[in-house]
Amino acid sequence: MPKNKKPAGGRPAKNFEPRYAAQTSFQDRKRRPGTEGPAKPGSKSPSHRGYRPEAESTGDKGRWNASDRAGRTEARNIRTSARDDRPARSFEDRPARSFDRTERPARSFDRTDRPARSFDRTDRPARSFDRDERPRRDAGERPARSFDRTDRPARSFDRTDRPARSFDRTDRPARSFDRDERPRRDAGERPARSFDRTDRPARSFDRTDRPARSFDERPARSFERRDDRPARNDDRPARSFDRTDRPARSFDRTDRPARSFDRTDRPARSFDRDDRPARSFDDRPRRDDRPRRTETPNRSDWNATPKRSAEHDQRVDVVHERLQAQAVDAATETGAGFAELGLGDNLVRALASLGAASPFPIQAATVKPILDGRDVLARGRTGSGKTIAFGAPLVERILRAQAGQRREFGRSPKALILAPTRELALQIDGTVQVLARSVGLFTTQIYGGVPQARQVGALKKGVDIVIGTPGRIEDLLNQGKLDLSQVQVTVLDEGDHMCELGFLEPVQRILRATADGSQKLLFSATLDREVAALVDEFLVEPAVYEVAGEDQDSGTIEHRVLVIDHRDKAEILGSLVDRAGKTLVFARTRAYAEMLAEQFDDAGVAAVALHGDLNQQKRTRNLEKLTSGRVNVLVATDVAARGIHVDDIDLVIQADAPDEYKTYLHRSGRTGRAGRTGTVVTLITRQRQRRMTELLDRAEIQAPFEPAQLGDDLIEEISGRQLANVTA
DNA sequence: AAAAAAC
Repeated sequence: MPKNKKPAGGRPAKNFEPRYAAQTSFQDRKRRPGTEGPAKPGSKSPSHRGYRPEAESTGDKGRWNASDRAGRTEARNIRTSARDDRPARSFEDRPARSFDRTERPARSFDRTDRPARSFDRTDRPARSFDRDERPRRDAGERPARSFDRTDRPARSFDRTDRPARSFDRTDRPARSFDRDERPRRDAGERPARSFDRTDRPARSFDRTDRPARSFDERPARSFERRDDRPARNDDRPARSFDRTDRPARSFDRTDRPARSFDRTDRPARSFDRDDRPARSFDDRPRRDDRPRRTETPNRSDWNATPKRSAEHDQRVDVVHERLQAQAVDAATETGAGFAELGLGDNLVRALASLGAASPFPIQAATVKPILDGRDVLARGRTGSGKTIAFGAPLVERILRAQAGQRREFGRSPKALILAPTRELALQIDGTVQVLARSVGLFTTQIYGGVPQARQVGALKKGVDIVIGTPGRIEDLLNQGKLDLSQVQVTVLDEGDHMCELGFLEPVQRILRATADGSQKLLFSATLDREVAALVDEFLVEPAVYEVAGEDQDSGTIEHRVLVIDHRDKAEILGSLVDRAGKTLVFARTRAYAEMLAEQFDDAGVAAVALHGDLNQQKRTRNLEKLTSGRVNVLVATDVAARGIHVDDIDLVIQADAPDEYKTYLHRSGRTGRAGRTGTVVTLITRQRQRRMTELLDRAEIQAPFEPAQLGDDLIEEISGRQLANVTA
């Protein structure tokens, strides 16, 4: 039903816009310079069920959709070979065009086809497969699907009924549907997996010989770990070296199992607390023995944020597991300009063109050690300028390393920047590319969701800096199309996130493909001991930085918590987003994000969604809509929680409270960037107050809890609507 | 438990 409404309602306006938004600025910057050439005849609409015209277009669709169907595979092969030919002409033009073709026609069809759009949403979870089946069920089954969304159980029944889907199952290991069906095949594996999570470190060992271990040795593993390691160390020169040098770390390892249990199991922490103080003291004295760290007292080492009581200090250590950091005094460091820090003239000019005339504190802190070739861990609060803090010295360093050398055709990349989401990778490239170009270096983006051809083409021509997400990078690595052996500097942006469950192992494999002993940099607003998994293996004597007095709570963000009745939630949200400024709404699930966007849209507040169920084109486009101000409301999952920078977001609404304090910090950090002000509102029910209090406590955020009901002035005040009305 | 990340 809602779908019927949408087509008639707010949708139209939305759909028209994409035409003009055809390409995103980020993508354009990179490879499209000469290629704006729009659709050619024979365009297709890959992402919309109704239209799947010519055979040509079918090929492209296959690209975007499932690579699983036999027919598709054929088409893809044809297309692939075609692509292989293209590079000879121009890498840039071809892929871009085919991409455009795919997109644009689709849009125009969209408009004609309102229902189509909403179907997309409905179909998303099962995307690739749905498309294949669309012709058949489109007409009849749509409504059913919309119910499915709301009603997951219904879906699972569908699947059971459809033989085709059971094949799908095989194809989509990651699909949410799998869960329903896992019991059958995973019965044996499942329990094992959950153990895996608990014993994360064990996984890395599994890698070497997964099949055997993952099934048999789970419980024992955590104990074996320590026994295993020495053996492994023998295999890895770098590692064993590290360990010998770092007593503190080997202690960490011993502690690790406990740590990972903590994550899974909070209560366990209270037990650890008894241990931890001891640990941290063990660690710190040792670390202080190192030259760099003797300079700073223990306490400020750990945490530059002022913590008064020793008891509080201890708690902070435990809860945050913060890394030992060298506090950088902003006052003393900011005296120097970028040039004084060692960056070349061109680079300094490029920085100025980006609006970075003089270094922010975190930048002042990290440029020198990075230029010196040190491994660096850096924590700077959200919006503090971390991208430039690693981007500028990275470019300078690569430049110096290549001084006097020709840039050969087909050269392998010398630097790698990894990000957890495609949008963030794009954004980082937006900054780093400007810096790189200013000194004649080239960057390329390597991320999923788009055809490989253009990326591979760029690599063939030769690039200096690769920026991307782990999945596609590893993919191209395995295909032999990406050579990381010459990589001298690797950056993990959102480094702590890159150490989490789904990321750690791919990231480790990628890092192992970089040059032995090459420089590694980890940046995040919430860098904690979780990164030990990577630090232990890949970093040598890392310098650890954070900026004194620059903790998250010292920022320019006002935090508020509204305690509401669950039944009022939708309306309160609708009221909050009905405002003048840019608003970012976070939802816990893709489906809810989608639903809220539709709700707002239907209510007359133009809104778009951003989540992993959208194709990359729409993701990029929807984010760009907020950036450009074409819409003021973006409803996103945590895909947008980290790193994404949009100017002027002055209100962040958490429709669902986050589960983790880190998530809270990152989400709220989408506002109040670079010294601007912003408000973060979190909606919770009464039952959630306690959990929320604990979370805010961990985040070290002060936020009043305010009961709110429909129509309260409070809501008007937060949305700023009164002000907006006056202005209007 | 969800989300993200390859095809």
